[in-house]
Amino acid sequence: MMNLAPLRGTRDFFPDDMRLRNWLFGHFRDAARKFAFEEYDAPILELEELYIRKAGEEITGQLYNFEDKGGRRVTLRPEMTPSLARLILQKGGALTLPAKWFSIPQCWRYERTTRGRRREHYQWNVDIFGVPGVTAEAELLAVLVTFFRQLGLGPQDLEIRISNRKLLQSVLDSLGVPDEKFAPVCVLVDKLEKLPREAIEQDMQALGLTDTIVDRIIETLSLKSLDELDNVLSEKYEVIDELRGLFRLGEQYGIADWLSFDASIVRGLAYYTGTVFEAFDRGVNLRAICGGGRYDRLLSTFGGNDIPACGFGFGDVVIVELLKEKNRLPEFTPEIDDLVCPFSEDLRGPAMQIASRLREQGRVVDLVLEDKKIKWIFKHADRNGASRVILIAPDEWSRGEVRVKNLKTGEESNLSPDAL
RNA sequence: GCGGGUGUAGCUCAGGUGGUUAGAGCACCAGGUUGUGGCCCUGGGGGUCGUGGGUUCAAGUCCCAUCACUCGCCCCA
Repeated sequence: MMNLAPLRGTRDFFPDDMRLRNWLFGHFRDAARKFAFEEYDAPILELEELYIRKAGEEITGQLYNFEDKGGRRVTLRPEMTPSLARLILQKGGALTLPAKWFSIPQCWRYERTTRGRRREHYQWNVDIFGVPGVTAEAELLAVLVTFFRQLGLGPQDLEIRISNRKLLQSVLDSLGVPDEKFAPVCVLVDKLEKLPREAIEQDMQALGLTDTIVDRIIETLSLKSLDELDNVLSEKYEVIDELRGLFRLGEQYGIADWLSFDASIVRGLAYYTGTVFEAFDRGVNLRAICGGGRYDRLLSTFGGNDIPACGFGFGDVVIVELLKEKNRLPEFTPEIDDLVCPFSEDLRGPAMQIASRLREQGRVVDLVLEDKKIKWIFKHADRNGASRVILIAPDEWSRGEVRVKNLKTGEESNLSPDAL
C-alpha cells in the first residue's frame, strides 16, 4: 500500500479532530464578531514577491515556495498580513474606513520539523485599517481578552506583554543610526533571547552598529517599567505617552489585569512600526500564544498609499496545548438528534418522509440506510450520540404511529408522525 | 547535515540467550437476546513482523543496508 501518512509537518483532521478545531474556530469567530469584525479570505497560493522583504526575518527565510507551470515563483502563504494588504489595496478609494477584518487562514513554512514546529498551522488574524491612534490597539487587545475569557482562561493564566517599536527607533535615531537599519535591527533584537549573544552582536556589527549602540539597545530593552524608562531616557519621547495612553484604555476596558509593559517585546517581522505585543502563559514553558502590532507603512512597500493599520495573528496549536494543560478542553463527542430506521424495506419510504420532516424542523437526523437488526440500530445510535431512536415498525405503522425511544431517559412511546 | 530511540493486527503494545501454524488488550463483526443501546459471556475476521539483502538446518529475534516516524543537536542565525 502507498504511504498513507500526511506529508511531514502537516496534519490530517479526522472527524474527532475536526470537532475540536471547529470548536476553537467558533470561538475565534465569535470573539471577532462581537467586536463587529468581518470575515474575509484569500488564496493560499501567492506570488513569492509578496514576501520578499530582505530583513533577515525567519518567516521569509522559510517560504514554502516553488515554480508553477507558468514559470512564476509562487509560495504557500507564511502569514496573512501581506495578502490582507493586497486586498486592501485592491479596494482603493472604495474602502470605507475603518476596516475591521478577520480571517482564519492556513499558513505554511518549509523548515525542518521539531517538537511544536510544523509546516502548517491555522492562524486567526484580526486587523484594523484606518485608525492611527491606540484606540485600535485597545480594540485588538479587548478581542483577545474576550476570546480568552470565553475559553475559561483568566489573567492568572495569561498575560499580554506590550511594547512599542518607536522606543527602539528613538534610541537608534538619537545614536545616528540610519532609518533603513531599523527593521533589520528589530529582527535581530527579537532573537536576543533565542540565540547566543555573540552571534547577535556579530550580526549587529555586520549592519554597521558599534558596540556602544548595541549596549544601549540592550540597556533600553531591559527596563522593566514605563516610569523607569521615563527617568532613564534623556529626551521626552512621545512613545511613552502613547504607551501610557494604551494602558489607560486598557483600564477603561476592564482588561488592565491582562496587560503588562515589557520593553523586550519587538516581534520578528520587519513591517511593524509602533505598538507590538505578545501573549504568554504565566505557567512558563510554552512559546508565545499570539502576537501583533501596528504596521502603518506596509502598503507603501507594495507601491500603494499607506493607511494606518494594526492587527494580530493567533496560531491554533499553542493555545490547544495550553488548554490541555489547564484541563479546559471540553469533551468532544458526536451528537445527532434523531436516528430514524425502517423496520423493513417496504417501510423505507415512510421513514424517509419522516426524516425529511424532522430535518425541515431543523433537527439533525440520521437514517439507517441498510437492513439492520435492532441491536445494531441501538448500538449505532449510541455511538453517534443520538437523543432519540424513531422506529418505523409494521404494527405501529398499521395504526399510523411510530415507536419513539428517548435514549437519554429511556422513555418509550408510540406517536403519530405529526407529533414528533 | 549529525547522533539517539522506535518500527509486530485499525490502535496501544508483549514476544530471555534464534526453534512448529506470531500473541494480548482495545476496536470491529457475529451469536447469546428472531422488536430495544451502554454491562456481561462466547466466537470470528484481520499480520508480506517497515523494506531489501546476508548469516543459519531454522530469523519477529543476529548482521548489513535502506526508508519512515520521533527526540536532541547543527543549520536557519
